[in-house]
Parts: sequence; C-alpha cells; structure tokens
Amino acid sequence: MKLPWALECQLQRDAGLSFIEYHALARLSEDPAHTLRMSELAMLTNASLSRLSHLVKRLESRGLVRREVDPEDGRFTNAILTKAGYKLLVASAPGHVTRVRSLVMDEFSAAELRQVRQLADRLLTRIDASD
Amino acid sequence: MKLPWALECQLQRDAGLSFIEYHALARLSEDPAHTLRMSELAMLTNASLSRLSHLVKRLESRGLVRREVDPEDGRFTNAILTKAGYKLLVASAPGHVTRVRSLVMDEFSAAELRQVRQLADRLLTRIDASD
DNA sequence: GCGCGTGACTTGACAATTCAAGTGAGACTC
DNA sequence: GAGTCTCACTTGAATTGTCAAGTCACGCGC
Repeated sequence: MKLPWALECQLQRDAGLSFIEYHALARLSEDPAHTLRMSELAMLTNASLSRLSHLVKRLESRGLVRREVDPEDGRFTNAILTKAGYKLLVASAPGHVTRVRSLVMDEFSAAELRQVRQLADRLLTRIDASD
Repeated sequence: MKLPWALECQLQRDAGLSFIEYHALARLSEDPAHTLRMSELAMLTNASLSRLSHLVKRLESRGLVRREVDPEDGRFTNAILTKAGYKLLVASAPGHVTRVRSLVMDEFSAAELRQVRQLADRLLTRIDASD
C-alpha cells in the first residue's frame, strides 16, 4: 500500500502527474506509433475502461494526448501521445526512475530482486486465475 | 496493485465494506475496549486524518461505529465500535480470511512466506525512512 | 488569568473513481 | 437489407478521496 503512494507523491510533486497518468503516457511512448487503443491501454494500466476514458479526456484537455477513431474500424478509439505529452514524459522519467531505484532496486541484491520477481509473479498468476 | 483490488472486490461483494472500512473495524475490534483515538486509527489504517474523519462519519451513519470526545482530554475523539459494527465484522471476517489464504498463503510454503515477509519489511523500512 | 501556539480533529469545495445507462459501429441472421 | 447482437467505448450521477481552511481544547509563558 505504501510503495505506490510514495511513487504517487514524487510524480505529483515533480511532474504534476498521477501514477496512472504517468503510466498511460509511458505505455503510449513504448508503442512505435505512440498509439494504443483505449481498451488496450486500459488493460496495460489496470484501469477500467470508464476510468481510462475520463482520464484520457483530462490528459487530452491538457494537450498531452489526443483521440482518434480508428479509420479501419469505427468501433475502436486510438489514444495518441502528442509531442507535448512525449516531452513531459521524457522530462519526468529520470526523476521517477531515480525514485524507484532508491526505494526498491538499491535495497536488494540482484539475486534478491530475482527472488522478489519470482514470488510476485506467482502471486500475480494466482490472482489473475481467481476471477 | 492487483492484490488490494482483489480483496476489495471480495469485501464489497460479501460484506458491503471497502478494504479500509473493514480494516478500521478490525483494528477497533482488536482493542479491548473496542475504542481508538481517531489519530491512532488513522495511523493504523494508513489513512490521512481527513480521510478517516469522512470515513468514520459514514460508518457512524450506518451505525457501525460511534464517536465520543475523550472525557479525559477534549482534544481527542474516540471512535468506538458498536455492537452492530462488531457483528458485521465477525460475519464478514471468515470470508475475507478465506480469500487472503487462497490468494496468498496457499501459494507459498512457510519458508517462502518468511522470505516474503523479510523482503517486504526491508522495503517498508526503506520507504518509511525516505520521507 | 490572558493571549498564543500546538495538536487533533472537522468541514467544504474540488478532483478522481465507480457504477449504471446510453451510443454507435460492425457482424451475423434470416 | 432489416433487425438484432456484441463490443468498445462515453457519459452523468453518486460516491469517495484530497487539499486547504477552519474550529476547538489544552498547555505554557508572563
């Protein structure tokens, strides 16, 4: 409960972004076209479609993202990272990464990190299987 | 991110309580007098005082908790678990415990659980130290 | 015993989230 | 080709959380 909160604080203070906003931008930036379907982005950020819709609307009003109906199939909506959104992400990523390092990576050895990851993966698998 | 959410769902569905509401009731029930200061309860539930104040007001309006000014010192407010609150907690605890077991405890061996705990403690210590 | 500061809440306005309906595009059926 | 289904969102209202003031009780110095 405390780790996400600690990261929230850092991001809010230094970049004016919430954790989920940051990750939405980050996920978009990882796509070659800086573009993802709303539903896919919702999956990737663990958000409901409704939550993402509101969130993207806010990001859009701040000029960080824009939306376009998929020209191939009018049922889909694409969220697209704008230049400004990309710039903000690039500007705020180092601070965020530093914070993650200092809170998590630096505490554990490489072997311990592998352990953490393995344990967490098992937990995640179990949770996902339990719906 | 997913574990708290999975627990939320179970509690909301089976007991009509959010995770934090459940834990507030649980913490109160652990005290011999079923009573805690607002500030102490806020600490124990990792909530801000403001959040707890709103939350307890809602619980109070549902008759699960009541508030009394500390007779010893008028600056403190005590939150007190009511009979109804205790009954609800007792009724919903087994389902919650079962869920926690099936998602977490059952996945890991005793030795692994000790490891998880040790790793998590180190993480928590580091986070708490970083304010 | 009168101000003054501090600490423990409480409150109200605002922002974010959820929930339940609504919309609208394509697929499928006949 | 008209009707129906499903899926991918979108929207609006109600709930919940946060932030910035406010309130109110006690302790302390003078």
